[in-house]
Amino acid sequence: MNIKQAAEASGLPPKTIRYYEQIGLIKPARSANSYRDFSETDVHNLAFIARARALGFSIEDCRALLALYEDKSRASADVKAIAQRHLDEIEAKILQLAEMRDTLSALVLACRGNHRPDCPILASMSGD
Amino acid sequence: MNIKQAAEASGLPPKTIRYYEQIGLIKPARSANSYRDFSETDVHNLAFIARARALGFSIEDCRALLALYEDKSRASADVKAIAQRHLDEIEAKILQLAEMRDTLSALVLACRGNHRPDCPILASMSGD
DNA sequence: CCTTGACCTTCCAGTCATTGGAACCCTTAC
DNA sequence: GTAAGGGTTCCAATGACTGGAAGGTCAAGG
Repeated sequence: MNIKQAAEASGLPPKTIRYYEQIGLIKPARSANSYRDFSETDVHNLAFIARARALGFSIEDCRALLALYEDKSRASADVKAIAQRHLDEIEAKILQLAEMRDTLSALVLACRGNHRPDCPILASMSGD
Repeated sequence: MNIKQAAEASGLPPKTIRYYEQIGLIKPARSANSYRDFSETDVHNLAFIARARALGFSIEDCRALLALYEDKSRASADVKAIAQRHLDEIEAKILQLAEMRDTLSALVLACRGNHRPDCPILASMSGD
C-alpha cells in the first residue's frame, strides 16, 4: 500500500507519516521503486498512534504505548501509569486554562468595547 | 537599570527579555558599555507583557495590546475584540481537553493496572 | 513514443516562545 | 592580580509537524 492509501486508512497526512518514520515510530517496508510499502500492521499502528495523539499523548508516550501494545507480556499497570500521568497533566492544564478564562471573561465583561479609550482589560494588564 | 534588575522587577528571566528585544517588543536604551539600560517605562512594559502572557495571549497579541496601550486615542472595542477572540480560543481548548479527560479517565478507571497484559486503554487505542 | 498529471522521494526551512550553552567582555571587591 | 558575578552575541535545541523545492516513477491518452 502506498503512502496515500495509508494516510486515508489511518487518518494521518502523508507528511506526518513520513515524519513518524523519520523518528522511528514506524518502519514501513520499501518497494523496488523506493516507495514506502505499508502493511496492514503498519496502518493499524498508524491508527493506534492517531488515536493516542487525539487523546493528547506525546510522541514519546505513543512510542512507549506502542511498545507495550506489541509486548504481549506487558503489565497493564505500566500502561495505566502512563495514562494516569497524562491525565494528571490534562487536568492541571484545564485548571490553568479555567483560571485564565475566569480572569479574562471578567475583564471582557467589564470592558464596554466602544470608541472610547478607557479599558479595564488594559488597566488590568498595566497593573491597575 | 541592568537586565537583572529589570528581570527581577518584571518577573521575566533575562533570556526572555533579550528575546523580547530581539523580536522588537521592547527597545531598551544602551549604556556606553553596550549593556541594556532599562527605564521605568521599559520595566512597566515588560510587566505588562508578563501579565498578558500569563493570561495566555500570544506574543503577537501582546504586541497589538501594547500598541493599543500606548495609543491614547485607542478604542476599547479594539482591545475587547482581541480579548474576546482569545477567550473563545481558551474556551475551545478547555472543551477539547475536557473531552480528552473524560475519555481518558474512563479508560484509566476501567484498567485494573496489575501484572496482567489485558488493558482497556490499549484496546481502545488499537480500535477495540 | 511522448506527454500529462498524479503520485512518490529527499532535504531544507519555518512555526512558537523560549531556553541552554559557548565564547567572550566589563566591573567591582579583595 | 584575580576571582566572582554581572553583561554581550550567536548558535542550536525543544515538539510535532507543515510547506515547499527539486526531482524520480507510473498509468493513461493521443
